[in-house]
Amino acid sequence: MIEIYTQILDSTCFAVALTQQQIVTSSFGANQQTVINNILSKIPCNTPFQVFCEPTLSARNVLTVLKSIYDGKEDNPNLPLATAHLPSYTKKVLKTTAAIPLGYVTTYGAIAKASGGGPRAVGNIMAGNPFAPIIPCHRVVKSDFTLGGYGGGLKVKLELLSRESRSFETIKHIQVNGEQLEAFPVEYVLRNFT
DNA sequence: TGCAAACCATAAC
DNA sequence: GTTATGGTTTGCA
Repeated sequence: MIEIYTQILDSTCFAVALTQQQIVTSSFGANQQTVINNILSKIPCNTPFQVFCEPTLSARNVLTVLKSIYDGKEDNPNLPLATAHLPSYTKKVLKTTAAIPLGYVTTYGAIAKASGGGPRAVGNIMAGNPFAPIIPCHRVVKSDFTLGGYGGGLKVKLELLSRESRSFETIKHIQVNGEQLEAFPVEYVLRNFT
């Protein structure tokens, strides 16, 4: 049984779908109905679920972490994610994306290089990211450092990145899957908007 | 700048 | 199997 919980914090709705052990999918947004629809569209079909009005204590803990990521305060929360049912390439791309540190962004192409495959395939997987904002797909932008797309809207993507600004100045190389992933200071993106 | 062609895993038929 | 579909990239005028 999958249990779905939502909570509104500072007028943004956060939601998770949980089994006893793992997070099946998560989402957030201004409109509660949209967020719930999003959650429902991503739970594996033929799986029974139930929507709860009041989050349990452990659900509230997860929702609080989502909020803190949304606020640009927390990174790499190490929550148990249910990825077993996802295609293996999808898992690889999500794992690579999760390696982007707070304060940095990378590009669809760079992720493609580090996980194999092509940039468009990466974009497709970002678009279907079941674990927003835990898997930081908002930190993935186009090769010219314009935003690209975002499920929650480009305005939200920009706001998230703004809050994650840590004024780093140098490019960082991250090891993931035995490959190198280039990460660029989030300022590379933000300076296009000033 | 702007456009066209190459690109590549998924999901849907 | 086959096709359609992008949150892309690159090259070239």
